[in-house]
Amino acid sequence: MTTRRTQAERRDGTIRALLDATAQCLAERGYAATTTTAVCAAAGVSQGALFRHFPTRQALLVATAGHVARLNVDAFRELVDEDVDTVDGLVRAFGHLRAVVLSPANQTWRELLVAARSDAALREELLPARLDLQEQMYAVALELWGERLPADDLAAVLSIVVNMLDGLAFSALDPDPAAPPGRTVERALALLAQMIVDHYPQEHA
Amino acid sequence: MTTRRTQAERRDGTIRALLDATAQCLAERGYAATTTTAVCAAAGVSQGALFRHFPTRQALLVATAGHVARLNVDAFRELVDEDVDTVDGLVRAFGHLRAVVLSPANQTWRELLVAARSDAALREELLPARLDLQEQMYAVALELWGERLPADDLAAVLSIVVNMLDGLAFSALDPDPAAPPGRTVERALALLAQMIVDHYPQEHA
DNA sequence: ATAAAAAGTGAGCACTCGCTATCTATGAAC
DNA sequence: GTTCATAGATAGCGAGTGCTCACTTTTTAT
Repeated sequence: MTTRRTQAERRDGTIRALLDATAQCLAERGYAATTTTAVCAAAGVSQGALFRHFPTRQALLVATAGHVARLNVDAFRELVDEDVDTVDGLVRAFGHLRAVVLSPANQTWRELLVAARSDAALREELLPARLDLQEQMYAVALELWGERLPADDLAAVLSIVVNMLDGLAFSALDPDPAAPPGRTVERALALLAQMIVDHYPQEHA
Repeated sequence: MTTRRTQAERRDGTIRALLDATAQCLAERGYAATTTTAVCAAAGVSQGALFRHFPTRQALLVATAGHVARLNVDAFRELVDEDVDTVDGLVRAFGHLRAVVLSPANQTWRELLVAARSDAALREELLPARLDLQEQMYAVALELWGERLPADDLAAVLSIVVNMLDGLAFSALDPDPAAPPGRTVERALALLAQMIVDHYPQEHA
């Protein structure tokens, strides 16, 4: 059968299984339908096991938030090596960014943010992870555009692009995250790229 | 006491009270906490009264969606008479737009959209209202920018601005909708206005 | 080998939800 | 005024929730 595992390994294994299952449930079924029963079923674990490691459902959700936030930061890092001097390069970068924003991990993250909007306790416990994520994303943006835009404009551009993609994720008519961009969205991203490149400060060598 | 009312008036009165109460509950407490009990309490009406007019909770929510969609369109219409030729005018227009997007009615609308993401039945019933709203917003945008931008760019700009503001509404750290914009957001909107005006096709008289 | 500790199980509790069945109040028709 | 259909109020049901607890299984220490 299965190999013999140390207690710590067993423990970490089920915890990870629970976190992954929670993230999956959040992305697929939404916050309200992410019941402890559903999570345990998805993780292949009993209810008792869940409540041994997480004192409450909310604790499980907060831990999951930290988990997926880390995944999201990692995904963002992969974007850095894209050429952003040309319009085409910027459009490609936006495409990747869009894929990241629509990924299941980010979908999970958004579900938690929405839930936090009407749950003060959850909101408070989620705050550190949110600030952390924001900071890390700015760092990535600095690597991407740092030499092209003044620091002030950098934060502004980041805000525009990320918030727009987030907004799209919410209001997309098609619930499938892997759906193609759609004509209007494609045009919007292209236009944004064009305008940003046009706005680059002129460098006279 | 209250004046004597006809049956139809009584009926319409409680229906309107229920719709308003539902919208308020959605905006303040979120989708899951918008229970029939809570709605009835807020409307000052009994459960029996609710289920006389709406066969199911979902029917009540769908009806509320139509209700607030109408309110939102009306709010958007008020924007039209703003000067969008100058950067300052555009920034003011964005400010108004932001106020509309963060209004309780729009918050209600967003809450329903999010819920629809993980509820196929609700999603389907909400679709007509969504398409309607989208269409009406494009019409308003046509009045605002119709003479300034080609039709293709118009839809793109609309998508950028609205989706960005929607994204902001979700990810704002402060749950208070009436909170001031915040430094980065203000810069982002200003930058966007600047870039759009720069992008206007040159008119040589 | 055996005792102790840690991890995992699943039936069950207290509670809330959407919804229904039953009853009362009220305006309309005559 | 009496009758009757409709609007609204009250009480309750069954399903499903987060969480607990007495218990079994697996790992570690002696």
